[in-house]
Amino acid sequence: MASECLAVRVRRLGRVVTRVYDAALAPHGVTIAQLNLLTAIVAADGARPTDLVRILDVEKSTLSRDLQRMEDLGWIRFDPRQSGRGRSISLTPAGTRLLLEVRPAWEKAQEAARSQLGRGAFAGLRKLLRPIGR
Amino acid sequence: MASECLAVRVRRLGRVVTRVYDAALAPHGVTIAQLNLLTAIVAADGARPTDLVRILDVEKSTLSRDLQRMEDLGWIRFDPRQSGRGRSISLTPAGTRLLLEVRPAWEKAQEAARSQLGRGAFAGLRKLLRPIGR
DNA sequence: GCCCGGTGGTTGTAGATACACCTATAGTGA
DNA sequence: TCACTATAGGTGTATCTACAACCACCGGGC
Repeated sequence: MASECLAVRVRRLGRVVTRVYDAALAPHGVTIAQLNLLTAIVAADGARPTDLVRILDVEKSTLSRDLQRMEDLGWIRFDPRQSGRGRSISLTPAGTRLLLEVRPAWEKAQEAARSQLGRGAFAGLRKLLRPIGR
Repeated sequence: MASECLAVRVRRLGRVVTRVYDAALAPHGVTIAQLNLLTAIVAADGARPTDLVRILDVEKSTLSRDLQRMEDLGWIRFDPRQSGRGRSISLTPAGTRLLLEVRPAWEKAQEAARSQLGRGAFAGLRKLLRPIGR
């Protein structure tokens, strides 16, 4: 069972990859999960939490607490919307600064992952995973 | 950044896949992480926690608490070793029973994952991930 | 016999994740 | 206008995960 199970492999890969990125980002006091969230907020300009739930395929309760933490850290801000429900999320100046500042560390992590997994596997994974996730 | 980052894709895939398996296994009161651990214990007969750390690429503190929970649930047991340090882990009768009992649910999850990701991606992932993880 | 270093394992703390359930409210239809 | 519903979001609780720091103890060297 262990050798056939997709979840076993995916989850193990997740642990390994997460460790690589978190280690590289640690000096900046940010995790790869948080960095992911920050970039998603920038990419989906003016998005509400509910939009991020869809985009990132994450549970709303998870997102709620992750955003809470990042607001406490001063990286993001909630803005009321002109029309419609909910609140838009945007980066504070500190959040924007952080994003620029960690870029080299992220590149180092990307390179570390590439060399640890092997270039072929890295490229294959990226290609395979592009359209995945519902 | 978001579109190039391997970690973003791997982690997202992990969330999706974990949800599929956990949903299928939930009626049996077991998670895919626990099932993974149980099968690893069976596969690596007489293994100690420290061996599982290596095999599963998981932090020893994580493993310590996961094993604790499973002992509390009555699925595993710690046995003293004849020689050398540490304790061997083995399944209790209840643990063995559980493993047999959840097999159909696991197969259903495997099939659900296959259909949700697409057959090509599923097979590609399994092949790519076989040797990965150090 | 005794110290001491490495190994096996736990605890403190914290983040990421999810499910079930709850609250508030924007829209909607009568 | 007003009641109702569906949506946005938060809380309670639990698991999985990791890092740092700690404890216990076996073996070796002296």
